[in-house]
This record gives sequence, C-alpha cells and structure tokens, in this order.
Amino acid sequence: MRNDHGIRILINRLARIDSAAGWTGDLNPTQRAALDYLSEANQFSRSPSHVADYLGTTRGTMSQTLKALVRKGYAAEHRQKSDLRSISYALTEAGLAAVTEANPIDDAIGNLPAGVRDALRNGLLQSLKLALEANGGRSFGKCKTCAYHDANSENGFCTLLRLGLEPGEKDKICIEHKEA
Amino acid sequence: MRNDHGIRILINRLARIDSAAGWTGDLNPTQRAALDYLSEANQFSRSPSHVADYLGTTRGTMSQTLKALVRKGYAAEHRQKSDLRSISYALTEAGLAAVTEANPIDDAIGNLPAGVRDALRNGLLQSLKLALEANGGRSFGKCKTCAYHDANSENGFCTLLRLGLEPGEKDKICIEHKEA
DNA sequence: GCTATTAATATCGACTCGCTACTATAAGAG
DNA sequence: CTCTTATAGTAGCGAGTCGATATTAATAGC
Repeated sequence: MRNDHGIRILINRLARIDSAAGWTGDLNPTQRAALDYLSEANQFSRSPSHVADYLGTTRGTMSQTLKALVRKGYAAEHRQKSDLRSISYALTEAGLAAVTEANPIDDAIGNLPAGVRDALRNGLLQSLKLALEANGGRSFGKCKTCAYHDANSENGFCTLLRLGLEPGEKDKICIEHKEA
Repeated sequence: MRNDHGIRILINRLARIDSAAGWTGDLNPTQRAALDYLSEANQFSRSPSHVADYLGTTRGTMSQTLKALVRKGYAAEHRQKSDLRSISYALTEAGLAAVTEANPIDDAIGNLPAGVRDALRNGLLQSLKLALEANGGRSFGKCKTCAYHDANSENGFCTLLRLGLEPGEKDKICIEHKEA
C-alpha cells in the first residue's frame, strides 16, 4: 500500500516539474493542458464543460482559462448552430504551434528504451481507466474505437449524432465515446 | 515522437485529476505535495529551498506554502542552531494524519496487477531520472543508498555531515544524497 | 405555455505562480 | 578584522487557478 502511495507522488512530482517548464512564453500550465486537449478533441467535444470534465476541473474555471486563450490569440470561439448555448473552441495557428513545441519531459521519455516506455504508457492508461471508473468519469476515447463509429464512409460516420466526420476526425477524442 | 507526447499528457492528466481530489479539507494540492515531501525527508532536507528544489518551484512560493501549513497546524518551524538563516519544517500530528489519508488514485493504482504496477513505477523513476539529469537537478535519494552512508553504527551515520542519524532516518530523503 | 435542466459566465476569497526587492546570516579574501 | 560576495528566507506585485455560488440564456419535458 505504501508503495502505491509512492507511485502517485511520483506522478505528481513529474507533472509538477513539467509545470515549472510550462511557464515559458505567455502561457501557464493549465492553459497548455487545455490547448493540448483542444488539439486532440473533435468539434463536438471542445466546449468549456467538456474540457473541464476531461481535466477534472469546473466549468467556471475552464471558462476563464479558455477566454484567456482567446485573448492571447491561441484559440477562437465558434458558436454551434445546433445549440445556441454551447461554444466550440478551436486552435489558431499560434495555438497549434504552441502544442507542438519541444518539451524536456517529452525528451526524457523519448530517450527511454521502447519496452520501458510501452510499459509506462500501459500502466498509466490502466490507472486512468480505474480512476475514471471509480469517479464515474467518461472514457474520452477516439472516434475510431467507438461503438458508434461507422468506418465504411469516406472519413468515417458517427451513428449517434448521424453526422459524417471531417477528414482526420476519426483520430480525435470525442465526449460521447463508448468503447466498442 | 507523437506517442511520447501522449505519455506526458497522460501523466499531467492523472496529476490533474488527483489535484481535483486534493482540495478536500482545508488543504490544496500544493500544500499536500509539500506535506508529502516533509514526511519523507530527513531533518537536514526540510527547508523552503529544499522543498522548492524538489517540487520544481521557487523559494518564494514554497515559503508562503509552508507558512500556510504552519498557520493551519500541519507543520512546525524549527530553527537550526548551525545556520541561523535556515529553517527546518516538521510535520505535526495533524500533518502526519493528512499524509496517510485514503486517495482515489492510490486506490486505482493499488488495484493494478503487480507486474503492471512495477513496470509503471520503473518507467516513472527512469523518466524522472532523465528529466532531472537534463535539468541539472538533484537526485534526492534516501540515506541508505547514499555514498556518504555508513551502515555500521546504530541507526546509520552520515560521513559527509559527520552526524549520527535518528532512528528511521536512513529511509528518508536527503538533499545531499549521492548515489553509491 | 410552464417548469426543470443544462451551458456559459461573472464574481468572490484563498491561494499558487514567477518575479523583484529586501533583510539577515555566513563565508571567503585581503 | 574588515570588506565583499553568496546564500536563506521573506514580503509584495500582478496574473491566473481553484471551488463555490449566483445569474442569464437556451433547451427539453410535460
């Protein structure tokens, strides 16, 4: 039990060291995390509520964070026609550039032996899965692994929303994801 | 490369979800992280500078965090006689209790198969080691694995500081640690 | 139409964060 | 034994996160 405690501490410490590096430029770690999510989520999954859900914070806080990203030119608001209450945020050129910047922790992980790296990823994914299940959280998987995904049309088709996907969107995270 | 990016994001997301749970009671996640470190560091390694170094933040911020912990009754200041500038913080009873509280992420990790858990710990430790080396950071190992540790006396002896260790201190983290 | 429910936001107080400036102690050089 | 220089801790600043609460607007159920 005491050893499991150690793993969580280790995860927190790595995240904290990453955060320290995440203050470069005019972005802070939370803003970077939101930006990372936006770059990996499909058009139906980029509202304040969804990002908040994904990152385990509240709508209020995430609303402020996303407004800050817009103010700084890293994201843009897009009102949804289907539901006038909701907003979808999209990355700008600057936002995309910020997401792909070099990072010391990424470099460290990149230098790990492939076997260690795969085992690390596997352990993290399983921990996350258990933690989310205990929390009643969503799975946030990608379209191509979703029970509602129909791969037979051009770019894929969502049988839940009855909508064709944009090119590349089948590799994006969706809020409605249900493991097939 | 893109996959390594994913691992860092995963670590950050887990830490973020843990943080959300870390707001319970009158402590916040940063204060909990400082408390965790204090519970694992020896008496020479519990000053604001050391905690800041360990967690990748600045002395100024950590100074405030530690003062908050004292104000709330989780830690106490101890002036060092050897150097009147430095302060060593120690946990109170309440502090010790807070460190050993149950935690959802710990539970999730505890439910992992032992092999997966060991691989996860190993991957995290190696990532941290590489990241710290790239950073010029310290190793922060425990006395019993230190080049300066002499295991022949009662509770162990530090040949660098020329001091006998308190009982149990050989299992604590030291700022001066040098891998044997 | 009337009533939940949901999405986003504003506001509050506590706090972290990096940063700069400042004080007190310590250590080294002449 | 002074005169630097370095180090430990802290206060204060502005930006921003955090949970909590309340408000507004749009949607959904009946």
